[in-house]
Amino acid sequence: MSVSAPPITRYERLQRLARRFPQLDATAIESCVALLRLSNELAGAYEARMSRHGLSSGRFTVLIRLFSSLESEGDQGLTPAELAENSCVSRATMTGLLDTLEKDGLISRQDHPEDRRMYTVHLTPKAQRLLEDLLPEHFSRVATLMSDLDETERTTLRELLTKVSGRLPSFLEP
Amino acid sequence: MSVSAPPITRYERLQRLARRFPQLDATAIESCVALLRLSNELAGAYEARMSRHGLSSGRFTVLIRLFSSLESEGDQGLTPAELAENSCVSRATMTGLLDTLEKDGLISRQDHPEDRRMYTVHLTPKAQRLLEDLLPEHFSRVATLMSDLDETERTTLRELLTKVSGRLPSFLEP
DNA sequence: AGTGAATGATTTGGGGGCTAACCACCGGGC
DNA sequence: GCCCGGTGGTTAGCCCCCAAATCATTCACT
Repeated sequence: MSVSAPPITRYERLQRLARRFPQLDATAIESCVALLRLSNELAGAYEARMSRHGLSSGRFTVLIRLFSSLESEGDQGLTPAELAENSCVSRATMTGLLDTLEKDGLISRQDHPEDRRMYTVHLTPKAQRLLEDLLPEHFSRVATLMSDLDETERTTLRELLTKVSGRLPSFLEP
Repeated sequence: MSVSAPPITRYERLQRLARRFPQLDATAIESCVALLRLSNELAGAYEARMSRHGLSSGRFTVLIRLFSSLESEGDQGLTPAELAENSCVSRATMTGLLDTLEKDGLISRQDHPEDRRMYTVHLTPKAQRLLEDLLPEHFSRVATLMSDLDETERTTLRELLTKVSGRLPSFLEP
């Protein structure tokens, strides 16, 4: 009478694949998968938190960039292109983010004084109040998220991520 | 005559924000941002590579999971729920992925022998040929991506990611 | 058996992101 | 002065993903 086979772990499957594909580097794949998984979850968590305040991760990124610029450099505003660059999204996406932020009364667009192709983006008082409410708890949560890593480990993490990042171009090569 | 002010770095803006928000943990935020950035870029790079073969990152994940299962465990197939779990997407999303994979002739759906609510998903010969073509180069690329990290560093990276992952629930708490 | 809770897949509706194509404007070279 | 490549923002169309609601089936309990 047959007994059900023991379950095979992900790593065992990888090992078997490696026999057929000599290019397969098991620890490289494991690390890459771990990275993609965590970031997927982390991005989802951000999205979930922000949705409680009527924001999305992308919209929040824009607001906080404007807020920190306002605090440090005064109300000069930023251009959509600068915001897109800073938020790691395309300019087209930034247009959409700014549209909904403006519709919600959180930012305003003002003519750029020197270049009529552009405009500058500014936080409204409503957005400033929202952020003052939001940020203390948000900063606490991020601090908690990283609280199991001491300063050395945080530095190590950033260094390792930078090393991977440096190889991205070759990953994308023709 | 006024001279343009020197540009302020991201880290300087963070430091100034920290004065107003004592909860702000600058190195925690820096590490979190680094993680989100790299993963965003990495996910985009995956998507870009896969699109050259008419796949997306999500569809590829499904195919390779089926492929490694086929190699290790024979052609038993997997259920949509198993695939969703394994690919870290919702079951609704999996339905859509499988629809397009089936339309492209890469997978087939077969009645589940024991439970008529489910079915099993199987790779077609066409998909197997595609993967045999694709995987050597793909595995090489992933190996290159991680080639600046030695084995110790890879282990460290996974450990650090695991630590962060363990704190995700508290990040999401009410 | 019979009923209700649980499980699995799908449909629907919506948001976010991207690329490619577009128009408006700037600025340098002739 | 005028043209023309470069730059900035927007639009249109597409894909991916999700949550919530829906439908079918199974399972446990009486």
